Amino acid sequence: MVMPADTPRRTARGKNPNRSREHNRRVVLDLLRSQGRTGRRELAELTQLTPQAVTNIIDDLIAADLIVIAGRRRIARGRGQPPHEYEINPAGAFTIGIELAVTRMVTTVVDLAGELLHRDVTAIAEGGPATLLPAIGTRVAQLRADHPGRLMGLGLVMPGPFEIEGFSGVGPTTLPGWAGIDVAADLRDRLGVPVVVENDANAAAVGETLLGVGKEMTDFCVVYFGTGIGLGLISEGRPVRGAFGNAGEIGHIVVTPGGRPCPCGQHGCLERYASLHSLRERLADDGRVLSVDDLDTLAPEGDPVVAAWLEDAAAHLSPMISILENVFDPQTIILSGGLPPACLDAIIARLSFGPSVARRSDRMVPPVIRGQSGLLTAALGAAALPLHEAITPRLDLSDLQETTLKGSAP
Amino acid sequence: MVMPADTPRRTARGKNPNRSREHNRRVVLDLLRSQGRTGRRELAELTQLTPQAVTNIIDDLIAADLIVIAGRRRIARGRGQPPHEYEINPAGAFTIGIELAVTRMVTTVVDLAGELLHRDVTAIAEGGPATLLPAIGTRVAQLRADHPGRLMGLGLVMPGPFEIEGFSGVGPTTLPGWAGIDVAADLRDRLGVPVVVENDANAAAVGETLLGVGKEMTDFCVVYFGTGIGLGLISEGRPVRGAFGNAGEIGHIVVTPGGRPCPCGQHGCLERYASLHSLRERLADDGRVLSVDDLDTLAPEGDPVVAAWLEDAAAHLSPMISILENVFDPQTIILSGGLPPACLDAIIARLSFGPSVARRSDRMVPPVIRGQSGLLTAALGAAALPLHEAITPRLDLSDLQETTLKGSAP
DNA sequence: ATACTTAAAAGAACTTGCCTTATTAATTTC
DNA sequence: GAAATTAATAAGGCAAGTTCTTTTAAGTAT
Repeated sequence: MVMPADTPRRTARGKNPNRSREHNRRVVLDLLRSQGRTGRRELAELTQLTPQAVTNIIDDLIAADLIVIAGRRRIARGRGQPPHEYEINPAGAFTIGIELAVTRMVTTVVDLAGELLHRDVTAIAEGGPATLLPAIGTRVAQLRADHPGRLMGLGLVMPGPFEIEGFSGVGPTTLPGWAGIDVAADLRDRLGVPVVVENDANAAAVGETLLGVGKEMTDFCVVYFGTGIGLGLISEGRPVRGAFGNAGEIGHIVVTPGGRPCPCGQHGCLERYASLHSLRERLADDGRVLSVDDLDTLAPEGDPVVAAWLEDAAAHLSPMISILENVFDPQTIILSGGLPPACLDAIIARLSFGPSVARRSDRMVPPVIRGQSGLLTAALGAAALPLHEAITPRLDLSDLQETTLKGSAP
Repeated sequence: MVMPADTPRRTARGKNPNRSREHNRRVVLDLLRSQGRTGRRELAELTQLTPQAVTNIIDDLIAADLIVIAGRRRIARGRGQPPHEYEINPAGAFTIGIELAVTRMVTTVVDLAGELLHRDVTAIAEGGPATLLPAIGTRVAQLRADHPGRLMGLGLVMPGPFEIEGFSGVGPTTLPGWAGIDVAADLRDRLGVPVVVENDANAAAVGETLLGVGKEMTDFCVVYFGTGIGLGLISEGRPVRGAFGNAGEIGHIVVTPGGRPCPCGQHGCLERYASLHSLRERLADDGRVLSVDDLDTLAPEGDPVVAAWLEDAAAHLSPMISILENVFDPQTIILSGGLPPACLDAIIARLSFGPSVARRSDRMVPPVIRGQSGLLTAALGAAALPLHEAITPRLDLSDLQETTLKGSAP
């Protein structure tokens, strides 16, 4: 049975000396990023290149200001000359991350070491892409002028699901007026730097790989509390986006059959219990309104409505955690998002789940941990996106269908 | 918070001319496999290499007997000299796939085009690895003598979950006596060819990529009916194995809270409804015994017990399908395994599920389709494993075993 | 029929990246 | 202080893929 596919099959590109060069520099950068200061000899062993090749690569990266000499190893490990060690040069470049929500825009500027250089939150008036895209353009230009060094790229977080592939950035279908607009291409042309567009959960997951637990792990899940609830998936250090770029849309998975009705038509969707939206509903029942500013000061103890919501959210999140562990067998599951740390911790403390392949006795990492949290989470993840694109070794894929020059002659 | 990881972080290897060479040959082979007959010019476009480079690669692959000239393109596309086209040489090499179950061993021999050259099913007496590993060794040696050409490798399917990483092959924890034994290493040393050990679902998934729908798709799920029920996950053409190699253990995900009790301690596990084991239980209630030989003749219609089971299995599988669509956003979900085609079709026809990101109107592939089915499914998947290792372009990770295109001559 | 255009294949010289080998320098160990 | 060990450097070689040119083969137009 031959079946037409919805998306073109992507195949790997061939390598030539130039592309190998690029690849090798990525490999070394990635190692220095995840390992911290390292000597040439060790880099050569890890990359399985010769020390001489590593030397050349190091020279290049130093010339590009991406790494610096960290000094000589002090603690002697044996005989012989102690090696020079190298590390990422934080000041070598920076990235900008923007979270675009319905009512606000959170902007972050982050250096190569993941250090926050700048942050701001601005309210945005009702406005479609026609006004917002130029606004982002000028905002980035300002930030670029304010910060010395090289801008490596812009990461943009928008609410999914996206229309086509998440990767090279297409407009979301939930923000009105954005459908069908290639946001990444527009901004790339406007700014002349790489632009990556992602949903909040995937951005948070990439953020964790680069700036969080990623130094230790390559296979994990990120459950992200945005307005709804999302899932970011990292397998072998790279995000899993699915065939159409919308993997991780777990909000409408039924965790409690016959539970609360959901606008999607089902009953008992996860999003009805474990999301900021559901918390807002609870507070509204109580006659209260939760503003953005209140979010970071939300107290898990003391407020009975919040406490009840936490209990409820944890109860319905537990089966989801169980599903993720069984389906992915991750090193850990990270709870992250726009809630204050104490709230995420409270949810984690209230989780309960049955047996799974992850329930092994010898695991060293807790099954669920807290990741980046608070208002900046998504924007920090956004800033990590172009960094990830730039320095992570990858298998270059090229689209297959476009290139079949079977019958077209101009 | 720095967290010690359970598994070492795997990093990408650097590329040198030799490794680029290997990579490029894989890329070309992979294209010829998935595209069928193709000319040099087109290969150059797709791989983004120069025609000259492709020529050299083609010459190499022809010399290695892996591809042959398929002839000249007959149908003129325009002016100019018509290109020579090339295709995989089915007779160039073969692989052996073995499914090792508790009571039987299914063996397949498959050529490069995926054509079945030989099959047999043998009952195995009670025996641990000490007797079975040598038995497999001699069996493979016989098959090697019977078939001309080069043996590219051996794939072995065993019931998981595995103790550590699935990839380079470690013993399963469910077959008594196999825990802690590195089956792949043992057989590799015994036979001198690459050996890949996997669970049934992952093997079936790799089988689908190479011999099934893989020509069209790179992102899909395979739900596999073995004794229990398993999931194989293909993302960007490569299997997702999880941190400890046990991704896809969906049998004990609770699909019906408060449902049938399960030995695992939970209630309502998927495996209680949708598995051969549950069918056997149903038949046993009726005083019947289902033998292996009966399996391929199982009739969905006519037998009320089977019909009832199918209905029940589909009802409880539906929420699982929904979960997979939301979590992975796959091109399709393939139902596969040791059931006759008619049974799988019957289950698919009885599935029902609510909205999800996959419920888009413009999709061209049905959300759930039938894949390889019947007694040979797992063994065919097993045979696909070493082929996949050998010809799929990949991002080399540091601790991967070296698998070259060279294979070994008899 | 003949000449022109287009496209594929083949060959020679070039470029580029990593590898190999030899040499020098800086520590620790005995 | 000499031997052992490891790091850094420099020069020459190798093997990919690239570039450029020529040859071959088919269509198209006059």
